[in-house]
Amino acid sequence: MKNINENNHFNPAFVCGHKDPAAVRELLTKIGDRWSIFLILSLAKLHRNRARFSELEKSIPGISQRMLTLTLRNLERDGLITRELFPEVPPRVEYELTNLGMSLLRPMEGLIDWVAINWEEVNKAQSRFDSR
Amino acid sequence: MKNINENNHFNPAFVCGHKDPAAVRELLTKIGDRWSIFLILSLAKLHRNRARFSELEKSIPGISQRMLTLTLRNLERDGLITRELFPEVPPRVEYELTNLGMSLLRPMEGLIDWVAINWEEVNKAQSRFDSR
DNA sequence: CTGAATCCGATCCGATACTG
DNA sequence: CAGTATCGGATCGGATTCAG
Repeated sequence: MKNINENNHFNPAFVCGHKDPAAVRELLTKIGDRWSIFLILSLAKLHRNRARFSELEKSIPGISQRMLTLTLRNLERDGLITRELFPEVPPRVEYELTNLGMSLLRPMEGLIDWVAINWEEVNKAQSRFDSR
Repeated sequence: MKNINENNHFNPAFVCGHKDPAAVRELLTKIGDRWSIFLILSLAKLHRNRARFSELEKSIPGISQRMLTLTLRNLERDGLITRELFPEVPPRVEYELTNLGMSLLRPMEGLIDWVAINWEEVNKAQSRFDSR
């Protein structure tokens, strides 16, 4: 049932064969929020898919402490990252991508490629639309 | 430069090699909103990737007239769909996926597959997290 | 039939202050 | 260092009404 490599991804009937677009939208709403994508990609590119709170804060310009905390909490709740507290002084907390979180990198890669290829056309479409 | 089929999607260095996560997040914000995904998938599964306003309204339970209009407008602005007005009485308007919009089906398929495989694990992670 | 305009509650998120 | 608590502006989206 793995339809990969069958070259029928452009066949609407193939896409519509899937149920539960609501779950897809829910996922997109999750990782489509203001900061989740940056957190996941930042964790992916840091050492061992692992980083502490302050590292993430520095690697994501513009994120507020509040949103960093909240976004990390949500990703942890979804099982995409883990949180490990080291009871030292000052405290140290390390976040790490789970296997589930890492498995999301592959489909995200598909979107990243699409953006790399098509983003300019999207922008041109916007310009055409706006100049009317 | 097409890194498909190289099996390195799980290598963080591969993912981080891409620039502009902001554009990716912007895309996710677009199609991650409340209704865009339903519209794209609905158009994809209807005849010839084409449907009129009222058809879409019926095929997407719960959407308000306002949000249907606004979402269609945004997708049109991004060049993902076209709008064609037939000046009859009563007026008829048909929307259709563009080639650009259809090209988005392929990466979306990746996310749909991911959800199909992993959504249950996400839900279980949420349950574990919430029961604490 | 396909919108546009307005109102309004809900949610998001940045700023700020405070804590173990 | 890594949070929590609170406030307020901005945005989202549903309901309703009106229009070509």
